[in-house]
Amino acid sequence: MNKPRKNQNSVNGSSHPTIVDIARQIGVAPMTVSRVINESGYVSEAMRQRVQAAVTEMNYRPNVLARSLKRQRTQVIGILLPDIANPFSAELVRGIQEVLLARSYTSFIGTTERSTQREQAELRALFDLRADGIIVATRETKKGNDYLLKLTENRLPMAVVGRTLNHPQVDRVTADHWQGAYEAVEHLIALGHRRIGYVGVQPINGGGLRRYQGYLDAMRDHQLKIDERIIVGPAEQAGPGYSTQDDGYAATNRLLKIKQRPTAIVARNDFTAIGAMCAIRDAGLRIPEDMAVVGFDNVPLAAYTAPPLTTVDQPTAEQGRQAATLLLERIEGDRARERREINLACHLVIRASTQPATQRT
Amino acid sequence: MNKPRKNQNSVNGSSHPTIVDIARQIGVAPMTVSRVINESGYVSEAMRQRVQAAVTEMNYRPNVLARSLKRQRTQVIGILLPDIANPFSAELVRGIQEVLLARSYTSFIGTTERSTQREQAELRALFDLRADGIIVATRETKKGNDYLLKLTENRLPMAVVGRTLNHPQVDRVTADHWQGAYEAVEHLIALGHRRIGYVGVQPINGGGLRRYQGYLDAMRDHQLKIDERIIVGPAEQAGPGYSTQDDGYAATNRLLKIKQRPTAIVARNDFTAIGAMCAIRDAGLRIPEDMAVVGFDNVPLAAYTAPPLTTVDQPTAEQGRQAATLLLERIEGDRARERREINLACHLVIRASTQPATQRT
DNA sequence: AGCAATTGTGATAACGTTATCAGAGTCGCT
DNA sequence: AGCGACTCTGATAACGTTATCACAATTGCT
Repeated sequence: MNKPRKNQNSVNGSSHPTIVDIARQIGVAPMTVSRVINESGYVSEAMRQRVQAAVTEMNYRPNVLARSLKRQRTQVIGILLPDIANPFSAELVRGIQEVLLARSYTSFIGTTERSTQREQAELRALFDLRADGIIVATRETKKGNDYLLKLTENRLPMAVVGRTLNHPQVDRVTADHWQGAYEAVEHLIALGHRRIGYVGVQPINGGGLRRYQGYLDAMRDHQLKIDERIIVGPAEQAGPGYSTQDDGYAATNRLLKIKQRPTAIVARNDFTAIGAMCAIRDAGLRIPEDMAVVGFDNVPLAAYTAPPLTTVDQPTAEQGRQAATLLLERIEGDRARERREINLACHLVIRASTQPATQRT
Repeated sequence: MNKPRKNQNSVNGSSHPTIVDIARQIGVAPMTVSRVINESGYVSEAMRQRVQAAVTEMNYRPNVLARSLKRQRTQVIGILLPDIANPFSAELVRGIQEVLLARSYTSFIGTTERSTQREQAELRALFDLRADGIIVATRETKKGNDYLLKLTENRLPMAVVGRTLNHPQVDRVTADHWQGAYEAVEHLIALGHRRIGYVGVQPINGGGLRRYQGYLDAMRDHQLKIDERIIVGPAEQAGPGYSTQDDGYAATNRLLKIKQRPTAIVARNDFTAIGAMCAIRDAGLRIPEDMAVVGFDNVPLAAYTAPPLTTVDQPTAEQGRQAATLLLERIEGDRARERREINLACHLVIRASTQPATQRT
């Protein structure tokens, strides 16, 4: 009480008082302050209160840099996303953070923006930060995979969402896009459609896209002809097929020029579907009478399109929760445990873009 | 060369070799390695190459925790957003990161999810991390403002985007929503509309919303009656007026029940507008013949709605760039400099939702 | 040749925290 | 009374890095 009245900008001049400042203030060892802050070890109740008071008065906040350095873990999980703009990313993050928050982890988000270079930079940043683990939801690329595997070899715990990464210690969470697309096609078939197109993929390199496989398999299983002329994707030079309204619009315009055009289309995702619907309307056709449309993802907007969009709902937040849970399990438990894979069911949401056809074959 | 063949998981057993490991490997002092890594001070070319080789071979990456701790700055800028789901956030982040990347800063994103509690938690996290500065783009709340001011008092450099914060050291970047809305209303008036509604705000508490003020002022300046019955917002109990398709849909449904309904509406933002359009169609009315609609923000989707949406474009990425530039200027220069404010112009994008009326007064 | 300036390298301490050990005091039990 | 167990507090060292000082070797200049 002889050095009175010091505000939070105390001893060390910086605006961040340290544990040492607190300790000096009340005349104890820094270690004692540390124990109070972390509620670890023995501290008498009287001391605890004295320290607490000083902590609040001086507005002390632990320096996570120093703490993480000493503890050799950061309590940080990196999240790598293709981009930030879409509802899928947002929902996924929500699910992940729900779990992390409860277990007092923090998350850092990095985005790829379609560039493998960006992806590596972001991963490197997370690695340099000594993130305790990462959740990866980017599109697969050769380079990207190589780099991820390298990080895994460096013992960085990892989980992937909605994609693959072939490594025995990388957990994996997905939704069953194959099944969702399969059901969507069966729904169209039940409505009487026979000639069903696919918008958002190039027939050549759609192999990795499970929702596209689901479309193909459903068509085959029902003895329907797969006509590559009504499977349209982004223009060749568009790079790594990244799907937006624009792609859907352009591709569908090409599709509509074909003589025997389909009576229904399945779109790679809802935004592609929205672009497609716009193209269909611009061509003077009605939805669903002249052409039915099915999307994929059930973004919030899908209920408000004109007409409201039939689409496949995938449990996005749940994928996030599961991925986070698996990852934390690995981080805090057996880091070498064999990978787990979780595949969640999708379900079809039927709206007005696929009403039963009135005058159809 | 007597302890041969060590892979990257070297001396200290962890998968992260340190500067000391490198130094030992080639028999020099850690300081020399540090100098090579940071390209600071004098190092002979021969030494530089020797160190570089070891760094690559052992896959060394500097520990940013230790580095930041020592340097007393993290090169991290925190970004606080209301949420991650919307295109505005995405564009803003893109603009910010463009600047940060070029100046070798990293950014961490925190989201509020409409909760002041979450907001404080995220801010605290950024503060604890010793972020060098933060950019805040959340909605204003009393509690939120108080906390932000407290952080500013603790000398955390700050810039706000699309909102206010009254402090002489907080820079501010906005787009002129007032002017954008004003132009939108004048556009409708020029098309012959006299009775123009507003969707997405409650007349009572719209005071803080500049785009709403622009609507009111434009109406007044053109001697048009402001009728509070055709100004509809989210239901009272909806909490902090957060606008989505759902709100727009519900509010517009209420609006459509009014006898003398407006011939045009201005929506608080594009998503509200999309909800509104859906409600209008559901009521069996045509857009724009029976009711014209103007949105705000020009989200990518606005070009693909049915009909394509007339809306006010705001330079979002540019706001991000400007905010980041101002903030870095403050961080690296005079931290006490008087605040700067930048107000960027908006412009109207005319599409089909407001075509010149055919049979109107 | 002589001396200052430049170049190259190393030793030391510190950033803020916490794991670990050590020691003193208290309590409970025989 | 004696002894082990528990409770409380402190001293020390370390996490991985870099700022600073120190010193030797080289260079340039008169």
